[in-house]
Amino acid sequence: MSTNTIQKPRDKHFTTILLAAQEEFATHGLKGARMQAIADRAGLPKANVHYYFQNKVSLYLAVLDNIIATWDDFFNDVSVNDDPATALDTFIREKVRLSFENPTASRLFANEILQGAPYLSDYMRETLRPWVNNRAKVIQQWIDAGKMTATEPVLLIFMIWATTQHYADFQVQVLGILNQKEYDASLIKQISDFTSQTILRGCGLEPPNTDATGN
Amino acid sequence: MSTNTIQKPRDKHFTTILLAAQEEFATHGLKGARMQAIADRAGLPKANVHYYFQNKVSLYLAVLDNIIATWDDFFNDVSVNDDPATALDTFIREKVRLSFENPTASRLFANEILQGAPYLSDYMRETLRPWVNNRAKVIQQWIDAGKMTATEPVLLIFMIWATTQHYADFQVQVLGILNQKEYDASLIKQISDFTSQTILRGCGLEPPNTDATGN
DNA sequence: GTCTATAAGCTGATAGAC
DNA sequence: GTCTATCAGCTTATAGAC
Repeated sequence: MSTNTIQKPRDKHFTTILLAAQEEFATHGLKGARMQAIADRAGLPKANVHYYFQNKVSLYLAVLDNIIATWDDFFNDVSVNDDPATALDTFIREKVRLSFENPTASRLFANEILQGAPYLSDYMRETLRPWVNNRAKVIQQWIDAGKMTATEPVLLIFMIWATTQHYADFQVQVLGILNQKEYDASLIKQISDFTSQTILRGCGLEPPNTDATGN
Repeated sequence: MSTNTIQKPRDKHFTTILLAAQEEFATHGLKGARMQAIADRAGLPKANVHYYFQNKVSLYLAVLDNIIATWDDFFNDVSVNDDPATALDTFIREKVRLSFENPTASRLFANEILQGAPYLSDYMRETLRPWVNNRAKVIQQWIDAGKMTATEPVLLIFMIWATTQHYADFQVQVLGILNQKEYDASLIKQISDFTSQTILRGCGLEPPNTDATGN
C-alpha cells in the first residue's frame, strides 16, 4: 500500500487548480490574473491553491508546461515521401480541431507571446525554432521534387498557425460577427474545409476530396 | 488670442500618455496594466497621468477610441465593378503594412478580444459586424459574376485578418523563429508578396505582378 | 489536507504644496 | 499644470487552528 498507490496527478485538486488557472491566465495574462479568481474558478479557498503551488509564477509555469506537454503536432512524422496535399490537409484540420477543442490553451499561448514571451523564450529557441526549420525543410523538399508550387515554407507554417488559431484566440469576435452563441459542428466543418482548400490551392495543390472521406 | 489658440490635443502630454498607455495595455491588458508603468513609459509622475485621465478604465477607453478612429480600412470603397484580384491584393498589402507600422494597436485589440471584448462588444455589434457583412456581399457578387472561385466571403475576411495581424500580435515568436532582431524591409516585402499571392491563388485569382509595380 | 484570519506589500487614486 | 506625499483598498502569501 505504500508504493503502489502513487498517483501521477498528486490529487484531483491539483488538476482542478491547473485547469482553473489555465482559464484565468488565458483570459487575463500573468499580471492580470488574480489568485482569488483562480480559487473561485476551482471552487476552493485561496489558501488551498497556495498549498499546491508555491506562488503565482510557479503556478503559471506549471500551466505552461502542462500545455506544451500536450501540444500534439500532427505534422511531426511527415517526410518527403508523403503527399504534400494529404499531409498539409491533415495538419490544417488537426490544428483547426485543436482550436475548437482546447481554445484556452491557444489563448494562454497568445497571451504569453503578446506579453513578449518572457517565460517561453527558451522553449521558442530550443524547441519551436528547430521544429519549424525542420518541417520547413520537408516542404522545401516537396517543392524541389516538383510536388508543389514554390513558396516560402516558414511563412506557410505561420499562415497555417495564424489562420487556425484565430478561431480560438478571437472566438468572441468570430462568434459576434457570425451572430452565433457558440461554434456548432457544421460551422467547424465549413471552417476546416475552407481553410484547408484555400491554403492548399494557394500552394498550387489540389485539395483532397472532403465529402467522401468525411474529414 | 482667446479663441484661436484652441488645440485639439489638449496638451502634448495628453498624446504622450495615450501612446504610453497604448503600449502598456497592448502588452498586459486592462487588468495587467499598471498606472505606474504607464507613467514611467511616458516619463511623467503617476499623478500627472491622473490629471489627464480620471481613472484606469477611462484611460483604457480613450486608447481604444483613439485606435478605432485611426483604424483605416482599405477595403471600404470596393464595389462589384472592381477587379477582385487588385482589390484583395491592395487590402492584404495594406493590412500587412499596418501590422508592421502600428503593431501596438493590433496587439491591444488582440488583448481586448482575448479578455472577452468587454469594452468592444458595442463596437463589434454596431460597426464591425455590419462592415464585414457588407464587404462579404461584394465578394459574393464577384463570385456570382464569375470573377472568382466560389468561397466563403466572411471566412476569407477572417483569414486575411488572421494572417496579416499575426505579424503584429506574434512578432516576438516570428522574430524568434526567424532568428532576427527586427523586421527589415526585405522581409516585409517577402511577407506581403507571399500572403497576397497565396490567398489570391487560394481564391482562384491570378496575383497581380508585384515586381513591376514596386508595391 | 483544508480553511479562516491576517500580515506585508502593492496599486489606484487623491490631497495639497508649488 | 506639475509633482511629492500619502491614504484606502486590493492582492499575494502565510500562519496556525482543525
